[in-house]
Amino acid sequence: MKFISRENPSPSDCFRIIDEGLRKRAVITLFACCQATYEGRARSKLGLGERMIIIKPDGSFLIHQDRKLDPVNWQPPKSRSKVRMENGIVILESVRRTPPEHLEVEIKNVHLVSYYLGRDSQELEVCGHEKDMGEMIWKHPELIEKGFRPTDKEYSTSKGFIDILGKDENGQLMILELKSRKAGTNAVKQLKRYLKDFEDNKGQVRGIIVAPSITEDALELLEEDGLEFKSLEPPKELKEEKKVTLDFF
Amino acid sequence: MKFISRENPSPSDCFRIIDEGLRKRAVITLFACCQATYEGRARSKLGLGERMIIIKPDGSFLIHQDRKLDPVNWQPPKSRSKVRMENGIVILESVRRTPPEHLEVEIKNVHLVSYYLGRDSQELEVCGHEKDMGEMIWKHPELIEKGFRPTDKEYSTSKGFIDILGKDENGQLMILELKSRKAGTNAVKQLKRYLKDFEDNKGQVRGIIVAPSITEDALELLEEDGLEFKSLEPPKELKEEKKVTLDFF
DNA sequence: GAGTGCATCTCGCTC
DNA sequence: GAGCGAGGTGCACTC
Repeated sequence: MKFISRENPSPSDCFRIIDEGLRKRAVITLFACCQATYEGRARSKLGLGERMIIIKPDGSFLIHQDRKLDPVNWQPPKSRSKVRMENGIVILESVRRTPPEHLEVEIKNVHLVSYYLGRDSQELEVCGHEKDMGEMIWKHPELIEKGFRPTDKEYSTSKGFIDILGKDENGQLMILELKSRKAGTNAVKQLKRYLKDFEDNKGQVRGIIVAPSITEDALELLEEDGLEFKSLEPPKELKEEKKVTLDFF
Repeated sequence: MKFISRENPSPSDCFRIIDEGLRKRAVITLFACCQATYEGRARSKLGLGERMIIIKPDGSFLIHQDRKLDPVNWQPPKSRSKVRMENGIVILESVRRTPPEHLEVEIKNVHLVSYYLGRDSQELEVCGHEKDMGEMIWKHPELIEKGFRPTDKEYSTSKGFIDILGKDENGQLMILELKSRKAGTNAVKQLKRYLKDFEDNKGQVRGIIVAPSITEDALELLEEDGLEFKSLEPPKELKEEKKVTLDFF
């Protein structure tokens, strides 16, 4: 049996199913009217409302409202979930040790309780990160400009790590700050801080923001100091082009 | 009827229920074996596996695996969700306009499909943020030190906003950088940047990190420049102490 | 276990 | 709608 579901269960049935789901390390979900209190890194209270509760076998605990991507309350993986009955009411509890965090959910009414034993070993294959950009530039320096020769990745300075360090065709030092999406003023400020570390070579170092685009404010800030912007999209090619077609079925 | 659920539905039943749920603006959930492709800000592929799919009435779309807090694939609120049948297979699609993003989910097998019409108007009450800290210090400046008088909140400089500006009992300028949790080197770097704007008063300005704690690295960086750290917990008192007790039921 | 930095960050706010 | 910064950020990675 891959899953169990029960409509409008009694509190004791609900308790039993959740308890069973926890023991079997299933993904448990409830549609329920509930309220929640959280205490830990912050403190919060959530009044009564209709929500969806999810408990995963890794200890993740999520309460989702009917809007937003983020759960309204949650506990991270490795939290310990418990269920108990108190005065005929089902209470869910999730505890984390470090940092100490505690979430308690009182369930007024359950519409649907279910658990699901589906396991999923697949990992997401994703591309288009800053890291992918760095690798692409390292392999194809000419994407920055003809004659560019990168010398260091993650070059350490007192102000942090420079994404890519290199030299142009005239041997002039180049500092590249990569962003996988539109660069803002922060990226420029970061670049300027790195340049501070090379002040002795004043005027001899080129600072370049490499990103798909840049905000107007950031461009202004950049040109103020004679720095440069190079438009470059992060690579969006998955390493293994897994066939995802209808043939599969 | 607050919800519908169907175990092991046929593809066409599944399609019908999802379609109905979308029209009724319900929260739709599926336990299903599926695969997904995403393209937009990045690109990703997720092979076949057992997962939980959630579509909210605000357009949020989530695919959850049996682990982690974050969905493995998702679309943000205001995305447009569609369902269709193709060669007897149910396909879910979610599209966002700006930025252009597209998520497509092919559903191989559905164990449970359901939708839920529960509405939830409750907002989360939460405290313990940096903002709460700022308000607390503004009201009780003596928490920083005897004689401290704050003069500005969110004071604008060329490097950003200073959380709190004020003077000590000797009339010396004080720049406070607040963090609601352990301060790291970034907080110190930020503080140092603000201080740059006051360099003409060199030695006459005190820079202080205010946080519950600080990393060792950050403390070192701080003391290097004769700056200070003040340990202060963010306030954790909810504005209205809403009664959340079992009496409610 | 703590510290650091990226993210399809999300989300709320301001302009 | 774009830009900016905080977050119970989460998460992977390093040390």
